[in-house]
Amino acid sequence: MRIATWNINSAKARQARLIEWLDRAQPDVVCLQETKLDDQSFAEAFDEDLFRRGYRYAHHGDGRWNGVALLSREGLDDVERGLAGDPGFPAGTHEPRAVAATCGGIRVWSLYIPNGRTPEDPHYAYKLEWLAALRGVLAAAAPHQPIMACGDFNIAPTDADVWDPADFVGATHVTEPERAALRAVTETGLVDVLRTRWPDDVVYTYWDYRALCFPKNMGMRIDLTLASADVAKRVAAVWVDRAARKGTGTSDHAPVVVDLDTAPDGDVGPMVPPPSAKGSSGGGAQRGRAAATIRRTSAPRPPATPTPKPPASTE
DNA sequence: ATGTCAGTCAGGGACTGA
Repeated sequence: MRIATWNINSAKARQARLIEWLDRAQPDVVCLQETKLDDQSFAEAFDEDLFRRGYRYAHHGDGRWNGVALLSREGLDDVERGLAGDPGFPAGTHEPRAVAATCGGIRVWSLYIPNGRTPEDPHYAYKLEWLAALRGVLAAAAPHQPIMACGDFNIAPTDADVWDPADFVGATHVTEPERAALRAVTETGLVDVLRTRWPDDVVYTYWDYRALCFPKNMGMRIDLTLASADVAKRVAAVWVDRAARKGTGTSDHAPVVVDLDTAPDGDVGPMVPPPSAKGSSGGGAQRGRAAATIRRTSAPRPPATPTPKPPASTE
């Protein structure tokens, strides 16, 4: 199963690109953020294109800002809109920043964490409270089912996730309270599967529109794919689809894509190496391939036939 | 250079948010 997350910065402005991307990338489940549409407008724009491609969807939006969606061709059950315990901004209101559903046996969340604006802004406190509420929701869900919590977290987990840490001193997205709030979320038992898979690679998911940030690769990794341990074990590949950020008329974010092997019947041990890693002792050659994969201009395709078992390692 | 976008309301350009 292929699951992706993408902040598309307006589903309406990105309509043609989104459909083209679905046809190219062939995701089974998609978490979208910043659709900037109400539910009715999303339906009018996307019903036909999505249903024809076999996707069902759940959209949660109220118009001008925010808006999240889940698309799935692997089932879409027990849809839940909004975040329990959402602190509200202002208090008492509820922005559409979360939608969840069960897809292919996994409880999937599409999340758009508040931006925070600046550490002094009331929006920053709202961001931290929102993350605390998210932690509560995921902690309550975690013991019961496989989980993937994906979306635009508006937090770079470490300094390795920003192009120049010095440039971000005093700015939101990198402060210790935000990172601590994110750790509290992952400590419910979730794994940042991209960083686990590529611990030493430079990987970004967002580049500001301004100042040639994308061509210069001045980016941040703020779009995360968090998986419970049982799902993390099934991860066969993870990459950022940088091709979707190229050219004009793009979002300022690129999709993050995760391929999962078929759900195992029992204990599967460590992550399965990619099929072409045979003969490798695991580390160097695989990592070299990995860097190339992340930087390539088109997404790697899934094998047309079921993944062959790699030969038994001699080491 | 806060250097670019997208949405809205407006009314052909301002603002807000990111």
